[in-house]
Amino acid sequence: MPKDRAPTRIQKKNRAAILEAALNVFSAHGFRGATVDQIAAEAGLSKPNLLYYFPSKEAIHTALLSGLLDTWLAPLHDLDADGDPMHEILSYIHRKLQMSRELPRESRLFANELVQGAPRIHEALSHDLKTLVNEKTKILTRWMDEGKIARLHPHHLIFSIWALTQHYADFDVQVRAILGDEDPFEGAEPFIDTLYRKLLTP
Amino acid sequence: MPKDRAPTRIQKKNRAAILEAALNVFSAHGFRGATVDQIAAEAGLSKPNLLYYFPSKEAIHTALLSGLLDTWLAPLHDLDADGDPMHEILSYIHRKLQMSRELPRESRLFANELVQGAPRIHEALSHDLKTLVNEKTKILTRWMDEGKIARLHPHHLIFSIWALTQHYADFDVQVRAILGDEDPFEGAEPFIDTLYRKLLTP
DNA sequence: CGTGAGTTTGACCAGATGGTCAAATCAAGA
DNA sequence: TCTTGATTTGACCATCTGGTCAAACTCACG
Repeated sequence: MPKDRAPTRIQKKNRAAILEAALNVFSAHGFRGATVDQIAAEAGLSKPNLLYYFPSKEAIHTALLSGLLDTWLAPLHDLDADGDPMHEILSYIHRKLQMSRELPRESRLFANELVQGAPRIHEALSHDLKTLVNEKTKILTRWMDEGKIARLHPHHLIFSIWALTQHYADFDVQVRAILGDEDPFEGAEPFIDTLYRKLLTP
Repeated sequence: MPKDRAPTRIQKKNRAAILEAALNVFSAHGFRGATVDQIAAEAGLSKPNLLYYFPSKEAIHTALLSGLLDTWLAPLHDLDADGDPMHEILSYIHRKLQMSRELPRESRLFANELVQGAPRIHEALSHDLKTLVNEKTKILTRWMDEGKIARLHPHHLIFSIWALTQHYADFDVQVRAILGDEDPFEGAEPFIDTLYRKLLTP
């Protein structure tokens, strides 16, 4: 294991390559389905060399998840209490859908973990995420009280946004099997936009 | 392997026990994450005994998936072209949400498979499912043409229903981590109902 | 009962997999 | 260039896992 001094050029490069490879493999096969050999091969390293940078398969997975959690929650984090309600929510939705399009591996990484009961991130869920969501539902509730948007169950409003946007990344195969050549996001964007405009208009 | 005569009492019991156990294990850990030993233990059989009834782990998985596919698609199948549009769609949604509540393991079984690229059911997706969906989107389109429901992209309308309802089964841990003691379906039912009433009203 | 088909199991195997280690190689600063 | 720490690797190990097999046991039926 490299010492914890300032990381060398090589350390930076290899750690990044490993995490990139791990994202590919874990998101495609889940934690159990991924093998260290596979990740090493994809990172262009031998297995022992990979294990020189991370102590175990689990450590890679953990590093990956915790490193991506911020990115993943950034859009919700940026929901601005002082902005225009409808605009803020539609922007949030837009960014989430954008992320499904541009970062589908990240979405599937979390989906894999969640669908199997989140054995490795239960912590983050019931603390960090819960705190963030509760903070934002307060804002939503205020907007509803002020009559700026329709009154709805704020938690379920957020769940619906997650469900609708991440569906396109997580269940990509199914969506494409049905749509054929048509670009899923081409139709999804206006559909979801229309849906929330209608839903949120008081 | 048992002969293919009429199944004996014991064969019926054990096959059923195996499929039930397999549903538990596969839905909780995915195909790769499940072990034959685990399934056998949960079914109350020894591993060789289990493999006397099914030739391989893969065979159990396949039998399970194909056996459940009909159940899973029944609600959409029952969408009646001659019924009242709004009522038909809301009924479909209601049944899908009910299934998320009552058959979450089945939902997660499919979710596990889909999120990893559906390596074992690509066939069924791009044929059976596609055919069924296209048949039903025709009905939806007709209803839109007749002005009975709002004009929307029919495929994305169906995707949205899948996403919103299955989210509660597939990402159950996350939903519960955030809601705490509150029953997710208590709030989900009226939320989703309201959402589609607003969305579909022309 | 007795018998043959149906059922169950302990012992076993081969390959996969996560991880270790000592030795070899490389890189950068004195 | 020399030295020392960083990096890389081949060989290896223990465990897990899907699957096999012959032998033992059990059940239903004549």
